[in-house]
Formats: sequence, C-alpha cells, structure tokens
Amino acid sequence: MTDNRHGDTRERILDVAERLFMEFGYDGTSMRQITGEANVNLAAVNYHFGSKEALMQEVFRRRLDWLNEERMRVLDRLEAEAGGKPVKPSLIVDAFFGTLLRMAEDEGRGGMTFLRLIGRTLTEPSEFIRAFLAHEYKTVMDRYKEALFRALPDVPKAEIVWRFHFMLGATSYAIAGTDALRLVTDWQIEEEDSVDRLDRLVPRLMSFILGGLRAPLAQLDPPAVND
Amino acid sequence: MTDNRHGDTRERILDVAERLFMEFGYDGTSMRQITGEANVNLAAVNYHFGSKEALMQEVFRRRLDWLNEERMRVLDRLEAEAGGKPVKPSLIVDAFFGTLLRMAEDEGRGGMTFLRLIGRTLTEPSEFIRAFLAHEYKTVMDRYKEALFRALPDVPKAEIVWRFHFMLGATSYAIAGTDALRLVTDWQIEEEDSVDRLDRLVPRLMSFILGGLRAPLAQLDPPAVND
DNA sequence: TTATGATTCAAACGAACGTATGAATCATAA
DNA sequence: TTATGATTCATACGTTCGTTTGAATCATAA
Repeated sequence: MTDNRHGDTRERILDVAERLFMEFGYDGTSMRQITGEANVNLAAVNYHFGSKEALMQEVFRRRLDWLNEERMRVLDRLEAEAGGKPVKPSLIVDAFFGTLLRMAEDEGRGGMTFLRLIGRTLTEPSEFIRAFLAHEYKTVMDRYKEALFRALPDVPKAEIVWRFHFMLGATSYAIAGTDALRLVTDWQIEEEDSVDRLDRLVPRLMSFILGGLRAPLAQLDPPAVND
Repeated sequence: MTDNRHGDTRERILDVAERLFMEFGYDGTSMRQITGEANVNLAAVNYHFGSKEALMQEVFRRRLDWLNEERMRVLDRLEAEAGGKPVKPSLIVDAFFGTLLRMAEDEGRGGMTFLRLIGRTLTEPSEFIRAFLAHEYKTVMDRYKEALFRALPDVPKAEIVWRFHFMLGATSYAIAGTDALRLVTDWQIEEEDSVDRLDRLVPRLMSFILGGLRAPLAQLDPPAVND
C-alpha cells in the first residue's frame, strides 16, 4: 500500500492544505487537490475537521495561537523592562512584525509557507476568513495599539492606526507576493536577494516600515462638515 | 419590460463586473451574479466578450489604458521640466502612486471601485490575472524604475526595487482593504477618516511611503556564499 | 480470539459553475 | 414591407465542487 500511518492523517492534511491555500488561495484549492496530494481519502477532511471552512480555520489556529501568545510575551517583557515608561516605537514594531517574520525561519512553525499564507489571506475576499482572522487578532491588536498610543502621545491616535494599516499592508504584500511582485517588477534582483532569503527581507522591510512610521505627519485640510 | 437599452449592454456588464470582482474576487463572482445584477441574459457575457477571463481583462483594460498613459505623460512632463537633471524622488513617487489614487476621485474612470479592485487583484492567486497585469504594467514599470535609479544614484538598485515593492504593498493594501482593515483593527477611526474619503487617505499614504523610501538603509550582513 | 470503536474506503449526491445552442426578437436599410 | 444581420432569450450540456453514506478495514482491549 502507501506509506500511510493513519495516526498522522490530520497533520498531513494540515500541512498540504497550508501549502495549497498559500499557492492557490482558498477558493482556488479543491478538496480533491488537498486529499490527493496528502494521499488520504477524499472524505478524510470532512471526517477529521467537519468541512473545508473548518479546515482553513484549523490551518490558521495551529500557527496563530503560538504567534499571538509570543507577541504578548514579547510585549510583556518590553513593558516590564521599561518599568512604567512607554516602550520605544521601534521596539513595539519589531515585537509585532519582527516576531511574525522571524517565525518564518522556524519550519516547525510553518516557515515561509505560513508566512505567505497570512500575507495573502489578509486581502482575501471570503467573508468567513476575514471574520475569523479579526476575532483571532483582536486581543493582540488592541494591546499593540495601546502600546503605540502610549509611546507616541503627541501623535493623534487616528494617525497611529492609519500607519499601523500601512505597515501591515507593506508587510503582507512583501511576504505574500513573491510571484506577484516578481511579475510586476520583472524581478531583476539577484538570486541571493530573493524573498525566500528572509535574512535579506527582514531588515529591509523593518527599515522601510519604521521610516514610514516616523515620517512627518501629512498636512490635512480640516475635516469637511458632515452633511 | 425592463429598462434595457440593448446598446449599453456591454457597458452595464463591465460596470457590474468591476464592482462584483472588487467585492467578491474573480473566483467568488459567478456569471449568473454578473448578468443577474446587470439585468442581461446569462449568455450576454460570452456573446460580447467571449469568456469570463476575457471579461476580467476588459474590465482592467478599460481603466488601465488611460492610467498607464497618464503615468507616462506625467513622467514625461517632469523629466522635461527637470531639463536633463534627475527628477526628485518625491515627484516620481507622486507621479506613480498619486496618479493612481487621484484617478479614484473620477467616477468616470472607475472611482474607488476600480481602485479597490486593483489593490485586491495584485495579490490574487489566479495565474492568468497576474500574467495579464504583469504584461500591462511592464512598460510603465520599467520607465519608473529607471527614473528612480537616476534620482537616487547612491542607492543600490536592488534597494530601490525592494522599496518600490513595499510602497506598492502599502498602497494596494490600503486601497483594497477597507473591510479587511476594518476588521483587523476594529476601526475606531472616526467616520470622516474612512478610506472612502480619499482626500484623507492620499496625503497620509503618500507621507508614509515617502518616509519609507527615505528611511536609512538597513545594515545587511554580506551575502552568504551560494552553496 | 473476539468485540468495539475509530478510521478509511469507493461511490454517489445535489448544487453551482462556465459555456454552447438554436430559436425569437430587434434595428436597420433596401 | 420585407430581408438581413445583430442581439437577446430560455434552456441545456458537461464538469467540478463540497459533502454524505454505508460498508470495509484497522487498532485495541477484554
């Protein structure tokens, strides 16, 4: 027969699904693709997870639980070290984005595959995915926003949230977009600078988003009256 | 009967498809949705455009043709005004991204709907879409990269391309992600700061990406030897 | 060895998808 | 008015989708 050990069926499905969702998106990946490449029966996903949606959620939960706890731990440590004073913005940004990016160096935690999946999924259209991610992210997001508010007391909160958006966007896109970017820019960057080389990407991206965070505030006209 | 004028069937299909592709993505939008909301027969898309893929391409071509020509015109003008000297980076960035963002203020050119569609599509998984966009974008992209190379002669070209990526990412995400961002950040930003208010978004985004472009270069270890 | 619950299997289900077809209807000009 | 080509129409085709089913097979413990 095949080399199936029935005990790790769940894990094999999760690994394959993670990779295929990353490559083809949620809608673009069929149950038959997943079960085929995982060498399990078509019905196995529904048996072990209940549905395709539940599988997608489990793919994320498996990685996000650790990531979000780690983000909390790092911020806890930074705030403890600061002893009541606000934490430096660059440290907060590194705790949030750097933790995510460095997670990709650990194959046991999903590696580049999961990192790209996260990036791609943040712009996925499917309603249930966005709702699920919003719920998973809420607590951590609120903690980090509060930390940034404290760290930048002179910057309007709305501006901070905006820049958090922009940083998220640059990051998602950078990690999701290997292929997309390759096409758009023709990618004449040398081999050793490929996105696959995280040690090249991380410092560049961190430098960019920190530059954006520190940029002078835009001059805005006063808000128009609501009519 | 309905208020169908058979002459504008093509245009009505394009308008509806643009909106639905923006909202639900390419795979998530069915021919029956499109033709239903456009009040045309199911077969109309295949009759007028040939296929769903061809429809998607026409949705883009209708807007991108003007956008890319306008980007060329603006850069032509800037380079003429500079009279042989390099154009300032901030002007180049504004010519590329600002032209796109300001296009969204013109409902006749697609408005926010097309802007969001562009943003979302840059991370779409479908192969044919990415290939199509890469082809549409190639000429313009090369011109702008060259302009940036000339404007920043002391910055390694690879770094410039990287930061172009990051700027593209922040922009795509910001314009695509109304709903996604709303969820991720809980969106306690006041009403008048919504993404729908382009006059709020544009200066903030431009300030952010310019800050990123100007950020100090990251310190990199020398590239590892390829083995 | 046998009984039991967990897992895997082949096969099928109904629904939705993009597309194709040929007749009906329309606009236009001879 | 009639002939012609463009367009719209209702309907159906063949696929693929996610899911379900009931029997077969497995691991485990009495």
